[in-house]
Amino acid sequence: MIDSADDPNTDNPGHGDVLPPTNQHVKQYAAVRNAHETELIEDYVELIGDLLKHQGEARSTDIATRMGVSQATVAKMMCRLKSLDLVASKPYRSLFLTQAGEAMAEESSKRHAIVLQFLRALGVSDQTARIDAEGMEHHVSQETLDIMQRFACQLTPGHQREG
Amino acid sequence: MIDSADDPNTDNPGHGDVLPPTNQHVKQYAAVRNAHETELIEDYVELIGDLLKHQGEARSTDIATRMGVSQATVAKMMCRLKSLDLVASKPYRSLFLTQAGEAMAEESSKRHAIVLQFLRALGVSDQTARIDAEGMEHHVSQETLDIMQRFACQLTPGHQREG
DNA sequence: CAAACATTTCAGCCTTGGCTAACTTTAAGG
DNA sequence: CCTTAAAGTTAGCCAAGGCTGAAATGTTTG
Ligand SMILES: [Mn+2]
Ligand SMILES: [Mn+2]
Ligand SMILES: [Mn+2]
Ligand SMILES: [Mn+2]
Repeated sequence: MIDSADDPNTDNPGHGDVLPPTNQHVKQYAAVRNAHETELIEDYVELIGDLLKHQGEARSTDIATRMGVSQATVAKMMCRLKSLDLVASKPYRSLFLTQAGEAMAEESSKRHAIVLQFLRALGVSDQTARIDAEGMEHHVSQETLDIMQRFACQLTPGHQREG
Repeated sequence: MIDSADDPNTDNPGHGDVLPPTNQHVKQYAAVRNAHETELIEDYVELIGDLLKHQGEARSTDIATRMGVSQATVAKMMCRLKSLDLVASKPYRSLFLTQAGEAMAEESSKRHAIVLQFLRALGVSDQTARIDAEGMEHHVSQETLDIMQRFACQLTPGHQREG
């Protein structure tokens, strides 16, 4: 155990300089693993919400097409989402969100929009911003999200709509 | 198939408004899946690099401790990293990076540092910035990274001035 | 030097999230 | 209606990334 025990937190630039204290480091990785557990679920639920909203219906074919995965993969995931009480459906019929599912869709969608708008406000191209936002959204804390929102609002004289 | 047909790319805010065109949407999810394939590898390799740099040695115990994961998990991952020719070691001895591993560690570390500095420059607290950066780093394109770096450079020298 | 302790490895086990292939059900067209 | 195409389901495969528990190896110390 050559493990520091000093407190390298006071003024250093952080990453290229010294290792963060072990317990902090552990928290970082744990947070990422944690996010990984929910992010696919959020993406599926968000997509179902979007399909319902914009096409009136969420069929698993459309989900498979948009996600770029097989229908079997979607079916399995829907099974999981049902068991989590986020999605409901009758066999061979289209999909609906439960109350909890709708709440998750709403929240995910808002967060996604903020991250996307932030990136665009930063000057990132639309195409890239969309790709980056799809991944980043799941790793942005509330604190950071608030800052992003303020930032995007300032630099975007366009529209805004948050509840 | 009520799909596509329209081209919602011209001026709309994007997410809360209409669905992105299918092929764009597919690309987003594909990019995320892609990132997921490499991100754990990058984190392990980066950590090994950091341990080598700051403690002279990378033992799998230390990796397990810092990652917050069992030694068996580390062992399996090291096996994989060896098969990818990123890590080398003799049985029961400590770990080293191959040339390719070092390159990956270097690059990952740089990118991680930029994202972290960017978040701090935005005004995110150190603790939160570290956590968010650990996840975000893997979903930041080169284009976005460049912008982040410029942004952080501009705002960093003066430290933060919050209101 | 041998015992005790720490570290590494190995052999299972589990869940997630992909896939294909075969089957069933539904929806559409003639 | 009946046929057929599309959509949904199911079974079984795989790799990744966690875990435990036990065996093997290194290291320290009495
Ligand atoms: Mn999303
Ligand atoms: Mn996403
Ligand atoms: Mn990193
Ligand atoms: Mn990371």
